[in-house]
Amino acid sequence: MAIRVAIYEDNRSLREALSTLVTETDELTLVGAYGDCLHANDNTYRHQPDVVLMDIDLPGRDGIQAVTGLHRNFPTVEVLMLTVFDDDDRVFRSLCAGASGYLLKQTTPDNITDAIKSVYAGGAPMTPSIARRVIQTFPSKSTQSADLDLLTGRESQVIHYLAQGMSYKLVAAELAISIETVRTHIKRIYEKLHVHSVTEALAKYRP
Amino acid sequence: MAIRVAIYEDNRSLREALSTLVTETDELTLVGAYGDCLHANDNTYRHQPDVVLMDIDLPGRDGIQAVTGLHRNFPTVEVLMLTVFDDDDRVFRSLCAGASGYLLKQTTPDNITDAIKSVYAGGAPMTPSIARRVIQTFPSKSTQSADLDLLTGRESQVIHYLAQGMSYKLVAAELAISIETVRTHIKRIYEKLHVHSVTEALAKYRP
DNA sequence: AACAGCATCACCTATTCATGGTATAGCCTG
DNA sequence: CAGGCTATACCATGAATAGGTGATGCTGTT
Repeated sequence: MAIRVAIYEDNRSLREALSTLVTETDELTLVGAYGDCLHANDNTYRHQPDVVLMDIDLPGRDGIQAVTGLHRNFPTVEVLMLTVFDDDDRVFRSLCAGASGYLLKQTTPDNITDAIKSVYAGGAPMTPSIARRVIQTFPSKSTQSADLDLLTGRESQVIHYLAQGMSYKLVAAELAISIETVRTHIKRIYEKLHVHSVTEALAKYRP
Repeated sequence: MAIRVAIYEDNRSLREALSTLVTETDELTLVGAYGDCLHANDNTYRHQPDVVLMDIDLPGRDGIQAVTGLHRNFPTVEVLMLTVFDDDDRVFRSLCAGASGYLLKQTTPDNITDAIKSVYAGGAPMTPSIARRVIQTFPSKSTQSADLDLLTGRESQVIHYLAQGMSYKLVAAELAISIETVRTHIKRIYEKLHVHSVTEALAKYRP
C-alpha cells in the first residue's frame, strides 16, 4: 500500500518538481498539490493523505497555522515542513504546532523520499543542524544543575518518580526496595535541597 | 586538525571497538577511553576533547549527571550520548542536561564517525525515531489546555501555589481563605484531573 | 423563580508523609 | 585499615493530606 502524499508549496516549479518526484517513486502516491493552504483541512478530509509536505512560507495563510489545524483535526496525518530558511523560531513553532519533521529545500530528491517514508514509519526526519536548534530550545537549566548533582543516582531516581505523581509505596515497588528506604532517600533529598515536602522539592527540582 | 574524542563506556569490548574506530579514522584522535565517568571533569580538563561519547547507563555515577557537569564546566565540549535503550525519559533528560546528540549503539561504524564530525560541525545527530521522541516532548498545547480550562479561576490559583511547594496552610494564608476551603478546591481539582495527590495533579498540570 | 456553577466553611476518619533516631553492608579513598 | 559516602532497612511519633458529607451565599442563565 503506497503512502499517500499531499504537497503545499507556492513556488510553482518546486511544487511540480516535488509532484514529479512523488509520482515517480513507487512507494508513494500523490493525492494533491496546492499553491496555498487555504483549504488544507478540506483537502485532507477529501483525499486522506498519510503525509503532508508543507511549505513554511506560504502566502496568505501561514503554513504553521495550517499545521495547527491539521494536527488538531487529523492527528494521524504526518506533516513535514519545507523551508529555505534556517529560522529557529519557525522551527520551534512548527514542531510545537505538530509537525513531525523538518527539511531544508536543498535536500536531495532521494533524501526527500527517504524522509517521507521515515516519517510515515514513525520517525522524525530532520537535518542535524535543525536538530541542534531544536535541542537548543530545550530548557538547559544550568541553574538547577547545581542542586541536581548534589543528589546521588538513587536519590535522583526517587525524586524523578515522585515527580510523576507516584506515592512512596509506588516508588518503592518501582525500584524494588523497601518503602523505608524510599523514606531515607527522601530525607536526604530534603536535607540537600533544604525543603520539607515533595512538592517543595519538585519546585526546586524543576522550576 | 583532528577532532579530539573521549569515550565513556563501561562495556569493555564496546569501549575497545569504539576506541579502535576513532583511532583508525583519519580526522579523529582518541584522547581517552574510560569505563566510568567518575573523573569526567578532571579527564576533560587534562585532555581537552572536542567531542565526548558518553554511555547513558554507566554504573556508579550516571552518564546523565556527568553530562550536566561537563556542560556546565566545559560548555564548548560536545557530548554524544550512546545507549541501547529506547528510553523517552533518558532522551529528554540527556538533552536537557546539555547533550548535543543521541545515538543507539547498533548504529554502524560509519554513522558513528559521521555523527562525531557532524556534532563537531555544529549539528545534532540523532536517529529519526529519537528525533520523534524529542519532538513529542514539545508542548503540544492542544492536549494540555483541555485539562487546564477544566479548572475554575480559584482552583487554578490553588494548584499554582501548591506547585510552588506551599502547604495547604500557606495557600490558605496567601489567598486569605480557610484551609478547609483550600481543601475543597483541591478535592474538586482531583476529581477533574482524576488524581489523588498534589504531585500527581502537578504531573498532569504541567507535564 | 428555579437551576446550575462557583466559592466558601466545617467535621470526621483513614491514610500518607515528615522527622528523628538507629543500624548494616558495600565501595572507594587516603 | 579507618573514615566517608551510598544504599539499604526498621521503628515511633506527630503533622499533613485525602475522602466523604453537608451547608451557606453569590452569581449568572433559563
